[in-house]
Amino acid sequence: MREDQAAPPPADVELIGRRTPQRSTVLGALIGSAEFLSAQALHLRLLAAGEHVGLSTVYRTLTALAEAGRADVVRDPGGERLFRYRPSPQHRHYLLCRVCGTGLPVDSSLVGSWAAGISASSGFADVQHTVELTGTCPDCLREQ
Amino acid sequence: MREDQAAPPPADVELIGRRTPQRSTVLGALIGSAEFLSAQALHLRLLAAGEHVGLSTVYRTLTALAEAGRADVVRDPGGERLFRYRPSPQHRHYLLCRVCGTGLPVDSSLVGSWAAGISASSGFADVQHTVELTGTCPDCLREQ
DNA sequence: GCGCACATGACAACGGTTCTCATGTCGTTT
DNA sequence: AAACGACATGAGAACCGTTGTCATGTGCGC
Ligand SMILES: [Mn+2]
Ligand SMILES: [Mn+2]
Ligand SMILES: [Zn+2]
Ligand SMILES: [Zn+2]
Repeated sequence: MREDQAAPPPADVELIGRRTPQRSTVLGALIGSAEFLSAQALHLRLLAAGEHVGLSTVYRTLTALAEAGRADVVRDPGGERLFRYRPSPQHRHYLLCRVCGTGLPVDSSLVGSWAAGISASSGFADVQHTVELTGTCPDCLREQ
Repeated sequence: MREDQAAPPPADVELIGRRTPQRSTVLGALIGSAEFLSAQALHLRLLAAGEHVGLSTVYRTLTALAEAGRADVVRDPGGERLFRYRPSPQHRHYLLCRVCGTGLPVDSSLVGSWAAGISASSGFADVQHTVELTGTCPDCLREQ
C-alpha cells in the first residue's frame, strides 16, 4: 500500500563517506522508488514530502552512489541523467518505458560477451559499453 | 594527402529542405571528417577555414541530417552529441576512441537480434536500442 | 567535549542546445 | 525578368541540467 516507508534503514550510506541525515534521506527516496529518477525529480519529491535537502547535495549523493556502484545511471533522450538504486553490486541493463519511466532489468549476458569479443578483435583497450533499451510498457500501451 | 576537398558535390542536401550554401558547407565538412564531430567542433573548423556559418545553422543542419538518417549521433561522456556522416542509410554502431574520437564501425547484428528478442518477450512495444562502445584505440595506446 | 576534515546549501557560473525575431534568399509563379 | 511567399539564416538571449564557490554547519575519531 505505502510505497515509501518513513525511513527504511539506509545501510550503505557510509559507502560514500560520512553518514548524514541528508544522505540517508536521498538514499531512502532512491530505494523507495521503483523507477529511474532524475536528480531534480528526486529533489522535488523530497520537497513535496517536507524534506529539505539542497539540490547540490542530491546531485552529489546520487553521483557518489553511482560511482560506488550502488546506483545505475541512464541517459534519457533529452540528455538528463536518471538514477536507480542497485541492491546488488552487479552490472545491469534495463528496458525503460518512455512513457512512465518504469525500468525492467533484462538479461544482457549476450551483450557483455559480444562487447568482450569486439574488444579482443579490435585492438582497443579498456572497452566499456553502454546499452539502453527503450519502449512502451504493456501498462502504458493499454492506456492508449 | 588532403583530407578535405574544397567542395565535394553535396548531393543529399536537398533531403533536408532547400539547398543553401550553408547547408552544403556543413554537409561537406561532415563528409570530410572521418571522425565523430560535435556541432561546435565543426563550427570552429569552418571558422578556421574562413567559412562563416552561424552556429545555429550548424546545429539545425546536423539535427536535420540525423533525423533524415544521413548522420549517426552518439553521446560523449560529458553529454555532448557527436555527429558522423552516414553514406548508407543503414543503422550502425561504433566503437569510439575516448582519446582521439576515432570511430570504428562494429558488427552489431547480434545486438540487434538480442534487442528484438527482448522486445518480443517483454511485451514492450516500439523498442529502440542504444549501443555504444568506447575504449582506447591502438594508436592512442602506442602514444602512451 | 575538541577539533578539524568533511558536508551542506544558496547562489553563481558553466556548457551544450534551442528559441526569437528581424533580415535575407531559394525557388516557383506570373 | 520581376515579384512573391515560404523557408532559411544568424546574433543574441534564453533555457536547462549540472558543477563550482564559499561561508557556515556537523559527523566522528581523538
Ligand atoms: Mn553490460
Ligand atoms: Mn542497432
Ligand atoms: Zn510505461
Ligand atoms: Zn584514439
